[in-house]
Amino acid sequence: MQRARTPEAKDDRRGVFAGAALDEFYEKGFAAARMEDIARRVGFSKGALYLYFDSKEALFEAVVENFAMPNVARLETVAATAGGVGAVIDAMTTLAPVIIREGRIPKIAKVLIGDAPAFPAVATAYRQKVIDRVLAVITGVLKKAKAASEIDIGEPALAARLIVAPMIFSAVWRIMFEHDDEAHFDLDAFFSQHGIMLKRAFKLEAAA
Amino acid sequence: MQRARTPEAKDDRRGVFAGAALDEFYEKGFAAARMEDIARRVGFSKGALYLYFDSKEALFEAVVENFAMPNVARLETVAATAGGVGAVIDAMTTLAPVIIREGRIPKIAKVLIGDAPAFPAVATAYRQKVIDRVLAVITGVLKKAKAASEIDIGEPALAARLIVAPMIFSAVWRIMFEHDDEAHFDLDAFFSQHGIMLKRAFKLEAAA
Amino acid sequence: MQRARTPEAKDDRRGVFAGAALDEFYEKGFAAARMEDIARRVGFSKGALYLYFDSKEALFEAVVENFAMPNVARLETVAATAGGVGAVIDAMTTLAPVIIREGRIPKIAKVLIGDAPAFPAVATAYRQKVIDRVLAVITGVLKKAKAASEIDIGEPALAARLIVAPMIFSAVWRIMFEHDDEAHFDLDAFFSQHGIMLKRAFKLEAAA
Amino acid sequence: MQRARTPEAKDDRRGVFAGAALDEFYEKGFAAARMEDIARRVGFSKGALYLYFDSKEALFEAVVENFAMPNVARLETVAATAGGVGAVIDAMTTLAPVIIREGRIPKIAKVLIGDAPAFPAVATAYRQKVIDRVLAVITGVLKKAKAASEIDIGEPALAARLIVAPMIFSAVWRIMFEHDDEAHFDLDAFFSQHGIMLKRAFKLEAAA
DNA sequence: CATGAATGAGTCTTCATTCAT
DNA sequence: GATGAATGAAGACTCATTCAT
Repeated sequence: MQRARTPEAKDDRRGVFAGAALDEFYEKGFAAARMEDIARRVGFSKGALYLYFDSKEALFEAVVENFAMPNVARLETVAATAGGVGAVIDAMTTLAPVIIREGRIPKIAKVLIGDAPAFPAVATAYRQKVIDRVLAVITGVLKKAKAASEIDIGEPALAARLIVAPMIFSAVWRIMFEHDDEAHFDLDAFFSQHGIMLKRAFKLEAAA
Repeated sequence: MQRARTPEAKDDRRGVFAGAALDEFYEKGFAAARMEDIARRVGFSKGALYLYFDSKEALFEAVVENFAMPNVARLETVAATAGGVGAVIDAMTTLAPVIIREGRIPKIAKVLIGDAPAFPAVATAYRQKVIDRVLAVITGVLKKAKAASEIDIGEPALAARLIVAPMIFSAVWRIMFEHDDEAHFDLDAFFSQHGIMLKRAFKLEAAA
Repeated sequence: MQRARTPEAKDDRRGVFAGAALDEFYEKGFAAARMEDIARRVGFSKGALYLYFDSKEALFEAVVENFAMPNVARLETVAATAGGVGAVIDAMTTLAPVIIREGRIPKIAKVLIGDAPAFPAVATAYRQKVIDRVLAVITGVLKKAKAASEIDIGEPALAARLIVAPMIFSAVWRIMFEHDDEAHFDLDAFFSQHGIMLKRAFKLEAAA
Repeated sequence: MQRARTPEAKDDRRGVFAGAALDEFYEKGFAAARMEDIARRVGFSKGALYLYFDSKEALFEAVVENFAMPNVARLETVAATAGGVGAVIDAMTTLAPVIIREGRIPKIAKVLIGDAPAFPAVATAYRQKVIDRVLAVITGVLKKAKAASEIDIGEPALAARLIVAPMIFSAVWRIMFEHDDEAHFDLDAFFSQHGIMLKRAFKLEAAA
C-alpha cells in the first residue's frame, strides 16, 4: 500500500482508520468489531492499524474524539448567527434532518449508547465536550429571550433538552430501523412540525 | 441448586435467567457479556443456563421478547382509560419518569440500540410488536381528537413521535450518564414541562 | 479427556502440567515455549491448561516452586545424617552424578539461568528458598568441623560454594551438550576426583 | 545515521551490532529480544541491521562467534607464558574474577545456556572452538606436570574441568543474582581460596 | 436436573522481515 | 546506504458450547 511519510499524511491516515473504525463499531459494536476488518475496510493490514493506534480501546477513544467536535461547531455557529429564538428554532429544525441523514452523528450516537457504558470516562468526556456545549448554546438563547419576555417558558435548561429530544429520537430510530423499510417516516415533515409546535409552546407564533 | 420440576417452575426460571441476561447485556453489551456471569448472577451454573436456552443468541431474543411486552400493556391501558388528549398527556408525562427511573425500559432500549443492529430480525420484530403498538395507541387518540376538532395538529403519526421523543431522550440520557453525577437533571420537572408545552402546542391549554 | 473432579485430582493435574511446562521451557526457553504445546504434551487442550494456571508467567513460577523443593530436602537429609565432613563430602559426591543424570535439576537450572533474568523476583525467591538453604547446610557442617579443628579451611561460606561449583558445572555441561556425543565425560569419575581433591584440600586425607 | 563505505567500516559496524545484540539477548533472551531494540541501542534503524545480518538467527551466531574467541586467546597466552602448574593456577585464579566482573563472558554464557539448546549447531561449534581449546590448554599443563611428577593428580582432563568449575559457578551466580544485593560475595577471596585449595589438592603447596 | 471440566475457534497484539522512498 | 511504514505469521488468552459425572 501507499506509505504515509509526512506528519500530515500520517494524520490523514489516522482519520481514515478512525472513519473505518466508526463504521465497524457502528455495525458490530465495539466488542464484536475486529481490528483486521477495520484495517481491511480501507485497504490496509491489521499491522498498519497498530502503527497508528496502540490498542482497540485507544482507537475507540479517537473515534469519539474525532467525529463529535465538528458537529458541535456547526450548531454553535447556527445558534450564534441566527437572530432570535424563532430563527434559531427554524435553523435547527432545518439542519436536523440533514445531520441525521448525513449519517455520522447517528453512528456516533449508536456507538456511544451501545458501548460507552463500558467506557464511563469516554462517556463523561463526551458529555462535557459535546453535549454540555450544545445544550449551553440553546439554553443561552432561551434565557436571553426569556429575560426579554419574548417567550413564555419554564426552566430554560429543561426546554433546551426538549428541543433536542426529537433529534435523539430520530437518530435512535435511524440506527435501529435503517434496514427496515416499513419503518421510515418523513424526517423533514417531522422536524418542521417540531418547529411549529415549539413556537406555539413558547407562544412565539406571532413573531414567527 | 434447586431443581425446577414443574412446567411453571421452568417458565419462572427462564424469566429469572432472562432478567439476569438483561442486566449483563446492559452492563457489558451482548458480545462482551459472559454466559457464566449471567448464570452466576442468579446462583446457577453455566450448564443450567444451557438447559433453558440453546444459545446466547436465543437468550438475547428471549430477553427482548420478555421485557418489552408488559410495558406496552401499561401504556395501552393508560390511553384507553384516560378521558381525552389532555388526560392522556397528563397520564403519560406522569408515568414516564416512573418508567425511566424504574430501569427496565432504559436497559432494554440500550440493549436494543447497542446490539440489535447485529440482529436485524430482532429489531424489526420489536418495532412491530412494541413500538408500532405504542405509537398506534397515541396516534389513535390524537386522530380522534383532531376529528372532533379538539386539537390543532398536523400529522398525528408524527405528533405521536414528538410526544414520545423526550422519553427516548431521557432513557438514552440515563443509559449514558447513570454514573455521572454532574449529568443528572430533574425528570419530573422535565416531563411536567413537556406536558405543558404539548398542551400549548396542541392549543389544548384552555381545556387542561 | 479424563476429568479432574476432586481437589486431589486437580492438584495432580497441576503437577502434570507443571512437569510438561518444565520440559518445554527447558527445550525452547520461556518465551519460545507455546502454551498449546505444553498442554498437548500431556494430552490436553490449551484451554484446560488455563483452567489450572492463569497465565504463562504463573505457570513459570509454579514450575520453579514445584520442582526445586524436593531436592533441597534430599540434600538436607544427607547432610544431617552423615557423620563428619568427610562423610558429607562422600555422600554429596556420590549423590551428585545421580541427581545430574536424573535430569530435573539441570532442567530447572537451565530454565532459571536462561529466563530468570526476565523474572528477577522468581530468581530471588529461588535463591532464598533453595540455594541459600543448600549453602547453609554445607556451611554449617564446615563451620562445626573448623571449630573442632578437624579441617584446615578459609571462609566456610566460600568453601561451600567451591564444593557446589562442580555440580553447577556439570549441570550446565549437560544442558549445553546433551546431544553432543563427543562432549560426554564420566560423571562418576569426575565427582569421585572432586571428593578426593576436596579432602586433600581440607587436609582431611587421614580421616577419610 | 553515518554511512559505512569501506569494508573495514562495515566490519566495525557488524561488531557494533553484535555487541548490542549480546546485551539484548542477555537481558531478554533470544526469543524476547527485538531487532528494533538492538538497532536502536546503537542508534540505528531496524533496516540498517538487516543490511548487515540476514536474520535474527544469523545475528545470534555472529554474537557467539565474535565474543568467545578473544577470551580463549587470553587464556592460552596466560597458560603458555606462566612457568609451571602453580603459576598457571595463580594466573588463572587472579584473572578469573576480572573476567567475571568485566561482564562479557557471563553474558555469553547466559546466552548460550539459555538459548543454545534451540541452536544445537551453535552449541557444538562453541564447544569445539572455545571450550575444548581452553580445557586442552589446562589439560596440557597438568599432563606435563604429572609426567614430571610435580603433582599428584587423577585424570588430567577431569581435573581441568574441576579447575574451571568455579568460574562457571560464579558466572552463573552473577547472571542470576546481578540485581540481588543480598546475594553478592567476594569474588577475589573466592578465587584466592580456590587457588589455595587446588594447590593443596595437587600437593603443590610446598612448590607454590 | 445441575455442575463445571474440557475443548477449540476466534481475536487482540507483537514483531521479524520486506521494500518504497 | 539508511529509514521506517507496511505486512502477516504466530502466539497468548477468552469464552461459547459440549458432555462426563
